[in-house]
Amino acid sequence: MSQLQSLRGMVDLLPEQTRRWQAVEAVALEHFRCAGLDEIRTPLLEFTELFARGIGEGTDVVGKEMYTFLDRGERSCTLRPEGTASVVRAAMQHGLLSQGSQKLWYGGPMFRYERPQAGRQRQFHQIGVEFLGFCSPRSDAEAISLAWDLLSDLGIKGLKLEINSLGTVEDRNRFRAELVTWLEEHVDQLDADSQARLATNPLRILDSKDRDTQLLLKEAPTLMKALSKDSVTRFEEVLALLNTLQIPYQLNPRLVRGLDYYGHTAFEITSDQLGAQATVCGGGRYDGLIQQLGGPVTPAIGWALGMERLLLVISAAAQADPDGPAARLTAAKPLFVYVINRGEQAELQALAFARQLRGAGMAVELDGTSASFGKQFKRADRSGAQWAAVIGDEEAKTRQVRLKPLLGEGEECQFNWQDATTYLMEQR
RNA sequence: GCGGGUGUCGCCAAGUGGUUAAGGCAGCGGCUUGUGGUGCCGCCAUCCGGGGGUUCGAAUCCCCUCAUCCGCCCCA
Repeated sequence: MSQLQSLRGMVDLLPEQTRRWQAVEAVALEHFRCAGLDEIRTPLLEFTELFARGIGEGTDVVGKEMYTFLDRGERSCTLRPEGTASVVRAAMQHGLLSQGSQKLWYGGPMFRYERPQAGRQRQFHQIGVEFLGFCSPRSDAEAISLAWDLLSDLGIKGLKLEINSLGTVEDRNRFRAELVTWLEEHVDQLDADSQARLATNPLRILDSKDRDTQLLLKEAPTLMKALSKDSVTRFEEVLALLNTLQIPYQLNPRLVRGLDYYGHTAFEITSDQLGAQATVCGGGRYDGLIQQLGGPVTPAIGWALGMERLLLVISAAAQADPDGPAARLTAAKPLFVYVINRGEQAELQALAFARQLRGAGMAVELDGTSASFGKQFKRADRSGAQWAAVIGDEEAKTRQVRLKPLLGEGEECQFNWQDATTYLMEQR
């Protein structure tokens, strides 16, 4: 079609969808409020260098997925592909880190230049949290439980929390050397992708989906065995806390995650309702990132949750359980009064009357046509409103209004405006 | 970047070489010129994603292209 349309992977959210989004966002906001988080909003556009240095040059995100361009001043700019780097940059730039530790949340669009598929778009939306300046295993468990409880509260079932420890930088360097040595002895048995990755990002080979490679990797050295004693102890403390909180998890030694800044705890929450892109929420600890970006040594942990995927899961949950909490989030827009009006004076009055009802907090639709009463009633009925308020020439003469319940059998009654407003407020 | 599927009205959808491209939903108008939810009637694609070709003749066959969906890679 030659009609103007949105760019590939850029998706419009129509009213039916935005209602759900608002409901989900409201639940998330409430969880963040109760957990004492503050919101931070950062620009969508940053210097490319921020992501290159923060996320890692060797990652897929930086290597092939960024929306990067030169601005009019020849500076390389990039539409943010994720939130953490920007949040850390903003915290550093404004001295937040020297005001003590920070618990922040953010939300908004992210951009990754990829082929769209189920659960993946080029512009997508995340909400995420970042705990800056927290090092204890307790903060890991707190962050994870925040995500877990939020998802549970939304009525989503069948979620799986997978968790792993990537240890310290030293642990990983030691392990990487060990792994590369071992893999080089078996290069010929690796799939093509993994062979290429041997030079660029060997840890990611552990995550390969190739069946033969996976079989081979069963014999490979494991990260867990390469972890230092302290790292293991720390990880065990996190797991013990999850046990205490009764949050079920599954150890996944292959979970490496694609962003360089993660260390120690790394986790993902997945759903079986999503097809190939099953991760709803992913995160982990990034104790080295802030220093790497030129800030003070600051331990931190965070996660990000994909809104589009979350909404997909919620829709599935709503279908499975039409009376459950997920279904309530998808409810239709609640309209209370539909104002039917016809005639010159009546139409003027109707606008003022609708305004009065709206001022009292009611959701009011005003029929904007001068169609027959029959037509307007038909529309009122379809609007889903509970009440019809009728103002025609007869009512206009005495500044009155007739109220008729649209559901059930109730009688139609005539009131002056003030009594009508009071009456409707009592009916809510 | 690489596989595979799909593209007929706002939405769903029949039609698979032959004069006017079914039907349903939604929308609009009417029966009912001050009262809805049911019913009935009417209107609503000179056109089948776009371009080229084959043919007396194509939405239906071929080629190219675009879009979209699903998958790979990777991630939210």
